Amino acid sequence: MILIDLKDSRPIYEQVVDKFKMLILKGAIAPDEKLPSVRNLAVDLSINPNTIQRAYAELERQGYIYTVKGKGNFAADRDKLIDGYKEEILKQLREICQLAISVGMTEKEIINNIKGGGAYD
Amino acid sequence: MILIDLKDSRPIYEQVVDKFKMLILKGAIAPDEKLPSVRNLAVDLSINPNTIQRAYAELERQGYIYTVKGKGNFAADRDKLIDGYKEEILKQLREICQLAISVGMTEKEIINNIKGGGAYD
Amino acid sequence: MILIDLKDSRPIYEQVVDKFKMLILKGAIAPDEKLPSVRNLAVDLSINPNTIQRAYAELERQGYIYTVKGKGNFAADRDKLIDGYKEEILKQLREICQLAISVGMTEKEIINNIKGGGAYD
Amino acid sequence: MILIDLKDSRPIYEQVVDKFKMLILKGAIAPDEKLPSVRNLAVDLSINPNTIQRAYAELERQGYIYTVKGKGNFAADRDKLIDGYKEEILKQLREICQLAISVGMTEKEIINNIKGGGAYD
DNA sequence: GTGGTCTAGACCACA
DNA sequence: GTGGTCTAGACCACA
Repeated sequence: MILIDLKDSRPIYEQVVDKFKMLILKGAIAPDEKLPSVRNLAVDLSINPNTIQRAYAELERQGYIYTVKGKGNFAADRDKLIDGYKEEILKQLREICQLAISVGMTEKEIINNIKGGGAYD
Repeated sequence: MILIDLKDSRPIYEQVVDKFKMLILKGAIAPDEKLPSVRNLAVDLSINPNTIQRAYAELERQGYIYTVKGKGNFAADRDKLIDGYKEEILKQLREICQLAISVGMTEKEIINNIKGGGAYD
Repeated sequence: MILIDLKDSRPIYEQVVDKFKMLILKGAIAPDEKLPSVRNLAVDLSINPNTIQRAYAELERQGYIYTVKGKGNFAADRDKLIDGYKEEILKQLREICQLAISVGMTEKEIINNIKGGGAYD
Repeated sequence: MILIDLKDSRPIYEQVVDKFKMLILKGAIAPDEKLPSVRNLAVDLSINPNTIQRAYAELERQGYIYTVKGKGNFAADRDKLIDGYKEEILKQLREICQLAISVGMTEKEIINNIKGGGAYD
């Protein structure tokens, strides 16, 4: 379900966070579905349980999961997450477009690149 | 010319690097124009000279400036930099569009957002 | 494992970089094998940790090692490194041969020297 | 006669030294021919006279030129220089070959590369 | 324990 | 004056 790349420069906990975000956003983990327990996942990935703990805490802080003490961690409501996520993506998109404009690219160039540039692989 | 945000989580040297990249790409620092000396900038920003030194070394490694020992640091040729930079921007643009698609946004939505979204401020 | 020559005009961090490059290329440090920690090596060589840190950062930038935060530094894949390295060696070889030709040495002289000159110690 | 590349990372005096070495070795400056005066060359290259002075001192130290006080600097005997230079080149050649061998290249590979690899452009 | 960043301050090479 | 290297020592993030 999840693979960690030790050669990735990002810290391990961050990789775990991002993987779960994607799984939840894409619906691979359904709303209210239980995530693996901290201990089990730690064993599966050969990772320190503290690291998983930290990743789950971060996911909860960002609203992607909720914790029920004594029961485990569960995926949050996908629809609400996606709304927030779309906003985030659009913000980043606008920032990059501003950069593109500032080095002299035209609106047309940018849009053509989006359309033809393998953006839908 | 440059402002450092101590509350920013990114390291100081990285902020300095990014600020100068922008100034050079936008032409605010002309090709072959001298950058502030390591010591002067360190005083101006109330930052340790070592940190500025590191930022300048990184800028040189990435080709944004060149160093003449005993003389100072100078902005590289803008046109060459921009070519490489455009490629980088387009790559990031494609990545973000893939993300957008993966959460169910349509090509039309994305393009409309670029057009109307204040991308041309 | 590593010896630093303080009389060498090259900076210490560069000597450390070159030594580790050789150890990794020759297989003396196996792929994914852990390098000494920054602090341990600093103590062993009686060198400031910052200097080791810089050497390791450079090795990572050049692809010879990868860093896992909180765990340590590990040797990269030897085979991939050697491919790039061979190219580098051949380039240097050609440069030197050009020099040799330019002061009047013949192809035969050069090759004889390679063969007999202790190149295979 | 001589061009300085400010974007070259080597110090200016070293570039001057190398340029004159080549000119003398190739015979472009004949034995006992006078080199430009420190002041003239400094003006021609828009360089600090101290830097030229240092380059000439280094050339004298290495035996490429000799100084006659009140008269100027003159190229040394080419034949003697070339002998020493050949030795130097051969030494470097052997070192590189050892490197090549140590990463698994064969004698044949090396020689083929010298022959065919554009070494005589 | 391990690496990453930063300050303070020194000394050297180069122009 | 200018950049480059290094030491000493601190504090933080990560595992």
